[in-house]
Amino acid sequence: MPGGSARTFLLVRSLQLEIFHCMVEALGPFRLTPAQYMVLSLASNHGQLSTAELARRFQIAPQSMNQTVASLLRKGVISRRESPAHRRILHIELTPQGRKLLRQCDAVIDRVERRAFKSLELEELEAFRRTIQKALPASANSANSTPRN
Amino acid sequence: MPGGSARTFLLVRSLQLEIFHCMVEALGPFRLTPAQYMVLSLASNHGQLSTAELARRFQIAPQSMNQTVASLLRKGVISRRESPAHRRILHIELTPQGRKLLRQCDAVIDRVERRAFKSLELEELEAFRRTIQKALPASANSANSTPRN
DNA sequence: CTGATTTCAGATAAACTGAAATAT
DNA sequence: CATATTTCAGTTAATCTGAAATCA
Repeated sequence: MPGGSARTFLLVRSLQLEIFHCMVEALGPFRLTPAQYMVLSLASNHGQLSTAELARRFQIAPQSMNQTVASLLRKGVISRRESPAHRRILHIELTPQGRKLLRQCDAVIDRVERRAFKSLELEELEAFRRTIQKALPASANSANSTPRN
Repeated sequence: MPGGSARTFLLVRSLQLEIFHCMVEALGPFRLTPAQYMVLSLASNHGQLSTAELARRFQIAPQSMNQTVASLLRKGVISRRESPAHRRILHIELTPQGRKLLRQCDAVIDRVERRAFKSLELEELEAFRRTIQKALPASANSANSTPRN
């Protein structure tokens, strides 16, 4: 097997692992894991999301997402309020403290991303992003789409 | 924020998660996890690898790799022999049973990979692979390189 | 009754750290 | 002594499943 023959899934995994290592390091001072940061970020971009809705967008079980949400509640960076439509649904919103934390984390994650892709031309990065979006089934794309309600 | 603005690390993570879900499903009947399959595959492609060497290639702690290796030993798909050069180093090799299992798993993983990237043109897939290899630092690439000894 | 949301409890795989024994 | 490999023990974050309570 010559040089460029590594399986594509191994390449994708290596890249994702590399980025996550950098995220862990960058988020460490803020006591956030990458998963917690991603949930905080999504909850900030779309108001009115419940734990169950977040779980669907990240394609994990609602019980799994519940743990991440619970950790963010314990940190005091999010709060929940009953939906006016259904008392059983608890909408998540960032506390002022959460918004401040997210602003700081966004800044360090911006740097991580720029560093991870610094060897790519702008057009090459855009093509890379288009390719992934083309390969992803619609369901796996939902963390990026607009809310339904 | 318009449509195509999802952060790149989120796209990479979604794709990797999607592929891993498919791998878990495809490998389930063989009682292998994706991590176990990847180690088995690398150990097969390069003879004479130790646990510590595998850990370096996958960029994880030797203790972590030790757990995966132990699980493969328990399954009877790999065996270890003292290095002639150093009694402390245990080289890993596949048992006949391990080689048979790997052949079957390679076949199903081939199908997973083809399905995951079926929406891409051949040239687009090649460009995608080149881009990742360009973005990866040399250290994160080692699971794919040739052995040093 | 059904279905969706949340919660509680327990299990697992995969990573980590720290510490120790072994070998060169 | 220093370094590398392996091993043991404990921990953590992140997933899972199963079961139960709540509500429209």
